[in-house]
Amino acid sequence: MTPITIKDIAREAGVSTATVSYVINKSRPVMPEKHKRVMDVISKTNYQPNRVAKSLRTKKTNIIGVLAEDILSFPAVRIINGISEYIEKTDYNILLNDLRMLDSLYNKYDQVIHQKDKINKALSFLVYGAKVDAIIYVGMFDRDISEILSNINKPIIIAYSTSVDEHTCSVSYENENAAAELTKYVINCGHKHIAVITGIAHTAPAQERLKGINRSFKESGLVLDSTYVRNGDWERASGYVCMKDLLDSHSDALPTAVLAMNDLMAIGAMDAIRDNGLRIPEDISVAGFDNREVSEFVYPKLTTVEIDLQSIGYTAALMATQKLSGHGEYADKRNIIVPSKLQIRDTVSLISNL
Amino acid sequence: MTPITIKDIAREAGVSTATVSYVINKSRPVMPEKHKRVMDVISKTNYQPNRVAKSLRTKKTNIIGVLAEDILSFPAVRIINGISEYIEKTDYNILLNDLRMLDSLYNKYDQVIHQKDKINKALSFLVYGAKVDAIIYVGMFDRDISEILSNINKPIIIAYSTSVDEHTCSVSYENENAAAELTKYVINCGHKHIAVITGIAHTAPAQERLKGINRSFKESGLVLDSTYVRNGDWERASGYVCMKDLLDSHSDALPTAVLAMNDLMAIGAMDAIRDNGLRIPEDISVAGFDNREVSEFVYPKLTTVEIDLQSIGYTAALMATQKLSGHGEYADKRNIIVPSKLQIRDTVSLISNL
DNA sequence: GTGAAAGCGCTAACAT
DNA sequence: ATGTTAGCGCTTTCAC
Repeated sequence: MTPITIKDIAREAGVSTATVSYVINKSRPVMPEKHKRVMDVISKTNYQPNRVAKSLRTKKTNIIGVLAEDILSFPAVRIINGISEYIEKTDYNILLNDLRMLDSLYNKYDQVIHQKDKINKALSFLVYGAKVDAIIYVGMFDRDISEILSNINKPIIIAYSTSVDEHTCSVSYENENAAAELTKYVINCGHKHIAVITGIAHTAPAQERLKGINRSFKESGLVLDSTYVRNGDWERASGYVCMKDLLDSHSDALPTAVLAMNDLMAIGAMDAIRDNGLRIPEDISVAGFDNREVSEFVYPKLTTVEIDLQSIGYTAALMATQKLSGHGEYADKRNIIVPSKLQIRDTVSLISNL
Repeated sequence: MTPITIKDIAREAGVSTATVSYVINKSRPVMPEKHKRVMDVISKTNYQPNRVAKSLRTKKTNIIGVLAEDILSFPAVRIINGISEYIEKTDYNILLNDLRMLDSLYNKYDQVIHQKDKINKALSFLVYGAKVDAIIYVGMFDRDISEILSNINKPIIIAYSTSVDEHTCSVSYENENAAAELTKYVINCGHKHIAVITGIAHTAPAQERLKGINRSFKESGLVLDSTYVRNGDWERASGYVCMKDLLDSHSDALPTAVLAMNDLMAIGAMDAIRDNGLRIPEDISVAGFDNREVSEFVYPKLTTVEIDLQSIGYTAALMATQKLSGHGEYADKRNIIVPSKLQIRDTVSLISNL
């Protein structure tokens, strides 16, 4: 009943505990014969070394702390799944701390200070109490959180958010190029009168996506008419309101396509278009960004940009372990950008260029 | 730089390490004056006791192992969020092991044996290697997994799945009553010709939901006409196929409503109805089960049954800690059923009873 | 009420 | 190549 320890193995195999440790960790050569005896006893008894004791001794827990702003936020699960995908190949484990800040952080960029204490308390516990070897911080917005995380002397990788701070690293995704590619696709489908529904204008992803859109407009010799731009707030309802306003104010010259800066607003826009008796994509085409799960369930299926969340998680975990071991391609890197890619579905129509 | 330990606190406060331990754990009375000195030093230094050392000594890690079949499966995140909701009020932590079996287990109830090794290896590591105090197993299907989990001497709570095995407990949700309630609602809306698209017929949730449907039919003096029943496989595509077949074979006497046993099949059915030029809910009403996130994004919004996943997780965590401490209302319980509830939206029409 | 010290299971320095 | 043993940071018995 009482768990079997290294002493039991040593006794059974007729060697010292040191030798057992050497064979388990391959930390020193051991005579083949003794090696076999030890291995036999281990497999016969299903012995599992006590990680707690090992950690205390080595000052290394082999645990990666995953600190998520909210596991329910759209990027979190797939990022964590990506982390797992890499971690399961290693000897590491994941200690999950879900801050559950979805409600309190909901579009409230200004109240971060209030959350700062909670975040750092969790961070501090993970590092100094639970003694995790490294931290992966999973953000729910694509934003800079330099001033939120206090300095610690262990690798900390920020996934989905970014930081200009020297002591943290980040794995983020591509905004500008992806937005440019999507825009180019819509233009290549023959659209010339394109409206844009932005996210909260001062946020980084809104600005970068806008840059991408502008770039493709320019490259195609088009100009983005500001009367066709509306500022949303990333939520579905704002997509509806913006689209409705666009429809009302341009009833004489409707855009043939609308670029929403995320899927939620795109879906809100689709609701508004449908409520106005117009068809998607025959009358108005729509495109989104994020490739949320729902984008495949709306009708018609939404053309959008896929953010490779799985890969963000995988890379963050890889980076964490490489920083721990000191070698590997990411061991000295600071900020990684994972490419996003176009996801073409049914909401953008091909129109003839006359 | 080197972490501060209990010895440092003892020295600074001019007491023994034992005394420091007594005040931290309130395990023995300590003179107010010494108590204060110790507390002052602790807060001044931000001392965090080393959990690893504590665990080694007490043989209790204060870690709950969460073993998820796949974190990407529909119930998992919200269950884990529920676990977190309770755990954050306690002194416990979550060690997350994502088995990532979505692909390999995808509708393959027969291949569980193949997964059994993988599952038990993870289980064994968590218990004997990582020394977690208890396990919460998060299933991706509502099914009995008695023969999968090997016996261990620590509390193991199965969330979303069930087990008849003596040494495990489970927290599951209500199928039959919820299906009955939904059916009653549809009948009360005036529907008499109701079709049913079932899940895989031999699975427990399909059978229980069918029982509930039958019960409400009976109570309303209706009979479920077997020519209006089609067997799906829980997936969206099968909902489409079943609905199409229903439409084709009953073009003379279309049902006015269709009960799909989950949201995915309901959405597939909606696709088929729309493709047939019929309107939802004016021509045919549709209802689902699960209240997946997408059910609010399809058009019209889907009327369905909400499974309280958050509560399943919360209860599982509560149960785990109570079994550990030995008291509380769940300490001796074995199988908990969390109530499900009707989520009325826009896909079921009210029709006049003439 | 408090302290000295043993010991949890492991690793690694040191000795041989 | 292998064994002896100190010690990681904590709790807890035992003694006072």
